[in-house]
Amino acid sequence: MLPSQARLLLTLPRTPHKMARPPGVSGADTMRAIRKAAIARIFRYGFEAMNLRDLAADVNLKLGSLYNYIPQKQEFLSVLLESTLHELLSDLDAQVSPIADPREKLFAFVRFHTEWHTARKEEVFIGNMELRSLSPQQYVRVIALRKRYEAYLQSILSQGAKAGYWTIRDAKVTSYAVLAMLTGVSNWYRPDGRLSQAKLVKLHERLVAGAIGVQEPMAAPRSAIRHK
Amino acid sequence: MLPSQARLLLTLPRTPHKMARPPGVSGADTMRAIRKAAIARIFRYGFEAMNLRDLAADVNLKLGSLYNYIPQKQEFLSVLLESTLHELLSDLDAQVSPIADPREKLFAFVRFHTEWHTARKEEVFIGNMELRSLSPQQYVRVIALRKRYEAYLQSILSQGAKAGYWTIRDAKVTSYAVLAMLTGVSNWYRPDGRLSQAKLVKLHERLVAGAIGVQEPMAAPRSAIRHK
Amino acid sequence: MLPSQARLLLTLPRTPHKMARPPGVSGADTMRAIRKAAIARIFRYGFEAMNLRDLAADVNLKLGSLYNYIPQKQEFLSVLLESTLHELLSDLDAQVSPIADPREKLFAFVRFHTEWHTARKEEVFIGNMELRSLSPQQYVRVIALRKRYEAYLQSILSQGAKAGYWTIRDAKVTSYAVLAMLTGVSNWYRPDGRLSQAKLVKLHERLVAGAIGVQEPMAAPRSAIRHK
Amino acid sequence: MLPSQARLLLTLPRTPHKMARPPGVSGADTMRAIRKAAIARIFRYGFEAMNLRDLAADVNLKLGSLYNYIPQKQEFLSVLLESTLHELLSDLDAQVSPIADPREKLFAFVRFHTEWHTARKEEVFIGNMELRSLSPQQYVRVIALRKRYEAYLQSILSQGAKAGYWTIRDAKVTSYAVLAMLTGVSNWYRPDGRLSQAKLVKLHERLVAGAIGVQEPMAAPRSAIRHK
DNA sequence: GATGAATGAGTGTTCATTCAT
DNA sequence: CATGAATGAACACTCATTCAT
Repeated sequence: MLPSQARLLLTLPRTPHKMARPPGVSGADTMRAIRKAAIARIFRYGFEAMNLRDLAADVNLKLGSLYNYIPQKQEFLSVLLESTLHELLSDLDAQVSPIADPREKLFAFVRFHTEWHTARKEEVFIGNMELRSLSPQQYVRVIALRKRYEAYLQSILSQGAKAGYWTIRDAKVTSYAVLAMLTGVSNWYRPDGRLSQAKLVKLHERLVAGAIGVQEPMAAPRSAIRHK
Repeated sequence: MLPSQARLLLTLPRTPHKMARPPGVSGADTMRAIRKAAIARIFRYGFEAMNLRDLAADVNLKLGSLYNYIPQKQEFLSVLLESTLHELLSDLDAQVSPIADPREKLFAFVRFHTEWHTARKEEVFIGNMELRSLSPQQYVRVIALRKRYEAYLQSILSQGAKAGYWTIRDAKVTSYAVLAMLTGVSNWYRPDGRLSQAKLVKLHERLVAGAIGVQEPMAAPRSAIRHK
Repeated sequence: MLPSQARLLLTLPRTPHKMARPPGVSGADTMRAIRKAAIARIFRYGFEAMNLRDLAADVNLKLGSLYNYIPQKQEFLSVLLESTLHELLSDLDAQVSPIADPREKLFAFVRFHTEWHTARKEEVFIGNMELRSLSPQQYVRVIALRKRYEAYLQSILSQGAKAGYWTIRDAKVTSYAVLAMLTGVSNWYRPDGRLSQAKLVKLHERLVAGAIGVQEPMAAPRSAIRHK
Repeated sequence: MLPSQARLLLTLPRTPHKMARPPGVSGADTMRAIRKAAIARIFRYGFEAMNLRDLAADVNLKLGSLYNYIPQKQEFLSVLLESTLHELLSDLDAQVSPIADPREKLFAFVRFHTEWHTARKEEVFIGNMELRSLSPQQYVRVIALRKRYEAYLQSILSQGAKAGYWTIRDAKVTSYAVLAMLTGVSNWYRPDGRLSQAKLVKLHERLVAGAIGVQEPMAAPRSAIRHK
């Protein structure tokens, strides 16, 4: 790649540099823009391949100015992943926890997961891919959050099994399999694709139900949720 | 000729350096070692984070010597992925194609995939993670090979559906879901873990069978295959 | 999200390093210094032999800082040559174009060329030597500029011939011969040498006049010009 | 540039390497081929840009084998230049020395120089360009030879001047100018070009004669010589 | 002689990070 | 807050050279 900043001033502009402040944007807006741009870049090229000069350019800043918003590239990634996970967990809690019936709860989980993983496709993709770019301490923090999420499904599965709604040979393997299956949609889902979110949810409910042998189908009208 | 130029040459001739020579090694062995070391490194740190000096050190070479085996880091990745996929496809053909019965074939595929993705865990993991490190041309080549693999499963699924062994709502989504589920094992499988390959295969056969609603179970004695 | 991966991150986050900051310098000054240092180095050692680390040191920079001024070593050369040629052409236009009489014009050209090629000896030397270090596209751009310069002399020669001031057998060969002869001085001229610029000009005027057989000598008071 | 040796043996050929000796070529032939190929490469890309792997490939050798013929790249250049200059000087001696009359001698020199510099265009071009790639010791050796050649012309010029055939203001400058003019043809001459060697010689005789004001023309039938 | 394999020393280029202005 | 200018550390890649086979 060519150096993105490449300037050649053999003809020497002698501009005295007074700096401009943004016209009507607040710092918080800029921060949001940076976050968004970063997610897009990391999603497409990976964290290591995202260089800060380009990221700054995305939000009409020069490289140096980025550091008014982020402390370290490395730390920035961690914050990104952790905040995403916190949001995921709190959304999960809000939408699935109220439900008591194991079968209802399982399907609510499927719906929730599928919707989140299509609506926030880029962030979850990053969350899966960029773990190895974390420092050891960051890694353990992030993994802990992920475990909480996985544990949530595992608890649903065990409760339903205990209640006799389905049978499970191996809770761990089953939960991993279900999660892998559901998460897979973020690899190929396109918002403008052939299938609606609702359709996707339906299809995956059926697949999950089949996989673990849910006793009888249930129908409950649920509205697709737009996340963010 | 032109009049001689009086200015004196300030550049000294490069001092020749001491060189070493190969004791008694074969290039092919070294190549194999490089490949193996590269897979391990890419698996652990990612392709971008694998630096060639370390890779060379892994096989007791100095950096420059690597280039007797690798044309470009970038090209090396592509060759790695493509050769893995070619091997995967030819193994698939050898082991699954002979089987005619759709149900048998489906289960053979599950077994094949699971075994390959545990035995060659690192390579398949790389194959899924490092797509974005490919150049556009390399990407299309690799994706084409992957599609052939996916198409194989899709064809099994449709044939079985046509033959009435199971029902499928959406062939594409179903195949993706099944592949994602099965591929997921490469994310957490440990050779020294709690579960044997055979056990894993059994569990996933059941999950897949359930997911697509295979009419009746079948039992066929199959031996787990050690790949490479 | 996918099940968490147990493997531990071995990559440590890059330790941030101590950095320095500019005291009170202007970028334009630095650019000029780089240009000057580069010309000196290329003149003495050749473009390929000029390494950027040393160039940076010449202007009290570290290697990386050079890239705030130069996009690519290769591109830098091209810009250097082209800007020199543009300057040459515009100076030529300013100093020779106003003159109408072919003989006067020819001598003005000789004077101009000789003075420029002694005053800017290094740059023109580079301009002749480093053509082969240019990329094909750069090469055609530079050659086009050189052709304009050559064409200028050719037009003087033909006009004078048409007006009967001298006779020319072959316009192309004659112009090349004259240019080669005049340009030759940049190969051996030393500012502190035995001969003054003025003397040199006189000598070459006579040689050129003789070579093409100018009908009668002319005397016009001309002041030697210091270029840059 | 891509590494020219780039091999990728992921599929591992296990060829035991018996080496081939050339079918019917002698070592001397190979040496000549190397010299020729080197001249062509240096002429086109410059000495520094000529890499030995490519040079070896030009003569169907592998890199290592080159060292059976050349001791050092650096030394090779020096030998190339010196042997060319020795040949030039001995040819000069053979063809021009026998002539006594200053005017005849001058024209013989012009003819000789022009023919040599068109027939051996590449070598003389290299001889002018690559001086700076020589080590200091090599440089002084080569310059000494060049000086002998320059001195030869200077002596012709002074003798003719003393004998009253022409007048010279400054022997040094005049000789440089004449040499530069004549040598210039090697910059643009193409063997398949518009002008024959003979025509070129004629044109340059006239230019030189004019430049130094030779009293009267002379005509002597001379055959163009094919060098090498 | 020819070849394969290895090496040391560059060499251009990228990039996160810092800080005076 | 924004910018320009600087830096250190790394990194992929090249190349002349050596030497056992």
